[in-house]
Amino acid sequence: SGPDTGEEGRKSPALQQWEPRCVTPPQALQKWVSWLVGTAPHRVIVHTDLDCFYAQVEMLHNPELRGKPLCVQQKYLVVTCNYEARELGVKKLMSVKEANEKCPQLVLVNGEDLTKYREMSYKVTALLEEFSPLVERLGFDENFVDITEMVGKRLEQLQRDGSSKVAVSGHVYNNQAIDLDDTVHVRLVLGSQIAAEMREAMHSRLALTGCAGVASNKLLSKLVSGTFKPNQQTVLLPESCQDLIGSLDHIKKVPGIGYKTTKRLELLGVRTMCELQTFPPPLLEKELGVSVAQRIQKLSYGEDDSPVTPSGPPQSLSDEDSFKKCSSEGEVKKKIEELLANLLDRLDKDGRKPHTVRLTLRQFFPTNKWFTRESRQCPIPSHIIQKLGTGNCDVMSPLVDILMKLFHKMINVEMPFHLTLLNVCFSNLKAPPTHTKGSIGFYLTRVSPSSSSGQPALVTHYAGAPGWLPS
DNA sequence: TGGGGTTAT
DNA sequence: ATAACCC
Repeated sequence: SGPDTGEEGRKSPALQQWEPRCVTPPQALQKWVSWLVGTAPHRVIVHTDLDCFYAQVEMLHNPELRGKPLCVQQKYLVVTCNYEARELGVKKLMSVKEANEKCPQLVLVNGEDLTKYREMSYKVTALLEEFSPLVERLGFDENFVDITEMVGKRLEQLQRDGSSKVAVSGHVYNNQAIDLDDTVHVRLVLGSQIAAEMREAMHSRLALTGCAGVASNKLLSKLVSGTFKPNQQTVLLPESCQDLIGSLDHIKKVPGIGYKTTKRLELLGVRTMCELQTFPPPLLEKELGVSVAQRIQKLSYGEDDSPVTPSGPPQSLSDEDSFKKCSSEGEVKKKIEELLANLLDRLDKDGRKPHTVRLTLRQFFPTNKWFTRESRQCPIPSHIIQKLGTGNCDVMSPLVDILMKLFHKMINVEMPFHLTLLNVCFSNLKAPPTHTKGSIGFYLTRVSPSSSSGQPALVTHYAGAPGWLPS
């Protein structure tokens, strides 16, 4: 930790010996030493998490709902509810039946169509991308932002101003005292200010509230963001890392340790963080494989060197529906047509072209309590790809034909079958060609927007058009 | 238990 | 193509 602190007297004796003769300015020296020692520069990561996201979007859409206990429902499940509903005992992923028994005055809205949530979700990500391009989405309501660079700039400015006054924004985990002589502390405090600016921007520009966590890696930032809810933020200083990790009462609470791994670890007698930390690595590797074993054991110490990977536009677009029963080819075709129509609409708005289609289904087996899915996929013929998005030609029926072929690869319709879910997914999305000779795009090339007029020439901006299309 | 997503094998 | 993970 020597190079990060910028303090003298904490480096190895070997470094101290040649250091006095070194004429390199301190700033560059720090970087050099940090490179020599092989330590990565201290990262500052923000995790943001919107408060009961679907419920918030619904209340925005219909302000009458504000102040009332509200649940967002998908099929027979409450997938999200606002805090008014939670006070009445409603929990996430509770059955609608149970929720209604708890409080009959509950307002239910159907949230099976994700369009509104998806659109708002990308607005949030886009807003965060204004702070740093390094934004990674996690689901529709969470983002990681690597603000190391921004913090670095503010730190330099702080040092130029000679100002030693910095105030933390929001909570400090464990109420730990801040040491402003410790540059790691100062970086995280600056991170807390940026996190507050992010939340303020979300509130003023999108009318959304949420939590944020600031720490030195993704795992820690995510764990700490939930300590004060709703609509609050928390920063974790390194000295409290073990307390945060120790506060988890079960390994399943660690993001990255899922259902399967938890079950296998339980069979090994591992349930707590401490047990995972001290479990013999060779045995862990034998049970879970080297990759998973090493990763989760590092996680148990709060170590996570995974980068914030910019999500960019989605890798796939899918639409699905679940139901009690679907048992005839005719029904299947009907469902597929519905899913496809929605997807083609989304594809048009996206602007990119999929080169792969996939059909996924779930079969009902009385024995099969564990819902397993099967899928078949295939390339989309290029003549169909070209017709996509032009709007005029009928692209539905050839795609339905393809999907029905995929269906027949999984289901023998001569035999009885019982489906409970269908999913259609477009993937392998590629930007449409813009520079093919003979196309309008070849002649309508955007002029570089660098002219001092600030007026980009020939930019056609469609309202709602995504930013990931080439011009 | 929904309706989405991602990456690794 | 599936299995694991995330929300």
